[in-house]
Amino acid sequence: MTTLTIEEIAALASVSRSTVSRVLNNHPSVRPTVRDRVLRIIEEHGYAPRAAARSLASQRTNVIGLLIPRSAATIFTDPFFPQVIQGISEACSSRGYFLMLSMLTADMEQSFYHRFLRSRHFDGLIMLSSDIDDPILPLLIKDRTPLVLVGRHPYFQHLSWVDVENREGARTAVAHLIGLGHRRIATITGPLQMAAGINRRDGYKQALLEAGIPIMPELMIEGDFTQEGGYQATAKLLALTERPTAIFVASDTMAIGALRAVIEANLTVPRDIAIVSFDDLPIASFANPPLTTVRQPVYEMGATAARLLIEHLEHQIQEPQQICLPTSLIIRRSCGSNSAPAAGEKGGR
Amino acid sequence: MTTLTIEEIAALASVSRSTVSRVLNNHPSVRPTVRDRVLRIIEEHGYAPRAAARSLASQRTNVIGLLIPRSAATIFTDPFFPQVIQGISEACSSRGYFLMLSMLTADMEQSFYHRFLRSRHFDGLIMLSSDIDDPILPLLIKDRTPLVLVGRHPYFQHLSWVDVENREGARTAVAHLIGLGHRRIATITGPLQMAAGINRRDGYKQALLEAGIPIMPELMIEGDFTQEGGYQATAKLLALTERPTAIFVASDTMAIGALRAVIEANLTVPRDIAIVSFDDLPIASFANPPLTTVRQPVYEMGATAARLLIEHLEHQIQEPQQICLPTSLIIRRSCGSNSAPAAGEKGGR
DNA sequence: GACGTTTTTGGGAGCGCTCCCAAAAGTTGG
DNA sequence: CCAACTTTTGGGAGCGCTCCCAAAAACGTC
Repeated sequence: MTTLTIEEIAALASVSRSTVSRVLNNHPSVRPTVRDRVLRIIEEHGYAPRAAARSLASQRTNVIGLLIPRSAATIFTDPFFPQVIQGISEACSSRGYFLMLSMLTADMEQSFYHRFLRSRHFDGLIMLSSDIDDPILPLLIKDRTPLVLVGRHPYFQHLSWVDVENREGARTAVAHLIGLGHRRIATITGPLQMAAGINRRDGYKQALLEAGIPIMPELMIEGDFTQEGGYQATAKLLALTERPTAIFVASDTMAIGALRAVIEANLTVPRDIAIVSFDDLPIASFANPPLTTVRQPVYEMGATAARLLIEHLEHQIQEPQQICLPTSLIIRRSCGSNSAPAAGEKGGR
Repeated sequence: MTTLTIEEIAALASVSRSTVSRVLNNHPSVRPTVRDRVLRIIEEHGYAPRAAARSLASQRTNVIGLLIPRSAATIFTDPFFPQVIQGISEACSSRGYFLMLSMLTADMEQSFYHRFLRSRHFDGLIMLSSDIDDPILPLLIKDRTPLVLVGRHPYFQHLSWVDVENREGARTAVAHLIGLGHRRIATITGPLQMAAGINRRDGYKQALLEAGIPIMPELMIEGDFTQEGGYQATAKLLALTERPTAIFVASDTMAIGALRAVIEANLTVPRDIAIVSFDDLPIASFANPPLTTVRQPVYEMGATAARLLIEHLEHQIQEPQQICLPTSLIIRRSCGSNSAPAAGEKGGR
């Protein structure tokens, strides 16, 4: 099927190129009868303007770039990512934007930077939370690329980002453990070069401080958001002479690893070790026992980031926005709480 | 930072626009000294040609579209998808192509089809395995969009695809169970409107037939590739008056659900029920007990699909190609095999 | 050193749109 | 019915490249 050009559509509708262009761009000054006629011809012929021609003339692409930093590549199979991407994707589609995906890998970071960013393939960029010191971020800022981060950044103040209440969520989770009588509570943190890792750890510390419980460095182990990491860290905690009675694990995926380590040590969750984690991925309600976990609205984070960026691109907002979405503690059986429902409920989207 | 145009780079290098273009496109007829001078200027100024201008003039975009059909949206959080995407993404990057992601959703299928496909945003399309009867596929074929499927399609013969030996892998897995003495073997299939679902089920049937074991319809339950689905199906199987001694589950994710159902029935894997599944996702080696599973090279499937498509676009190959990657049975503890290693090994990438 | 070849270079045209400005067509009121 | 507006339409210019063709430069040979 040969693709028509705007001129051919114009000829078929007996109007000028400009009028067809106005119809395509919803310009008001076209007579309704003419508009309908043009639309009918467009419809009949399945015409769609060429993206390249449009972009060249209008200096806009209607494409949003999604940058997945190198540090995320190893944990990319975590269901967190598909969920964010789904949120971003649907928010883009519904506003008429396309999504270009770019995963950074170490060996092509340089050339990528030029080819992807300078070639103006997209109007704005969403970057998934990365290492705090990721070198790409200062470059993006220097280039004044319209940018929204998923996950806040501690140093750059004038950026837009969408994040969840990592600290407060973690604090609530740990406070819940304290409320259940636990005093010797460990934590397996996320990578501490990521903001989410730091903030969830800080929430843990805050809950302990508020309860007057001293913070023991040997009870804080840095994990890496993988099952394997959660397994290893838990094994270390269980090997302590005085082992903890509860662990706050900074992600569900690590908590799955933690569960396995506890089982292999012939201990029981929650009787011997209570576990509370973070994310509420689909797997959380399905673990054995089902995980008490801090639900974060992952899909919404993605959708909100896309919305922010598009509003910024379309000048509906000017100033950088910071949006922090709330978390909620989903109580299931892994924490040993009385109020846990008998069966693991199905987690939200 | 103001972006320069090719004319400005040309002026700075004291050559013509055409010469700079030749340098950018690796045309051989440029004197080495001139080429170096131009490259230096390009480097110094961080110049990259505008994608839109280039595409308009050359009729090529250097973009590959990745189409995720509607039927995949619900199982998109399965780690299978990130892994395929990673394979596709890296294969594209390394060949200088960008990746545009499009997830179909029911409510915008129509408008999407026009906007995304006709606007020539990409040179070719990779489509993840979908329902056999997905209505988008005939449209793509009619439009002669360069296309590679991840997962074969039973009806369209002249398509390129990359798939794994689903049938043979399943046959091997079930044959292994038979070799362990099992005779009453059930299967939880994938959705039977997907080729992978059908082929894995056929492999199951073939193994039974080859061993002279009759096929019992009540032992074949259709699942949906989710944990929940695996759980439900397993619960049904366990409720049979004469319950199976082994189950071949068509995906690791469903097998996790199956494990839980078995545990909740106070039975043990593999003593009471042996389980063999398919995928070898990272979680398989981490389940309890670790899953015996058919490893499929997911990352390679993505990478191969991207490679095929690009070779086709660059006319290195003309005819449709069908590539079938091998699977291998990874024996762990869930099947009760003697040859199972004591600890679950870590799965491949 | 002039001539014929081959290699390298420059410039025009054109890709298919948008956007601006001016012209044409409508509309209103005296 | 015409002037004075307002709304609608058409066409030129230009977005920043690629590609083709012809001109210029470089190279060889006698």
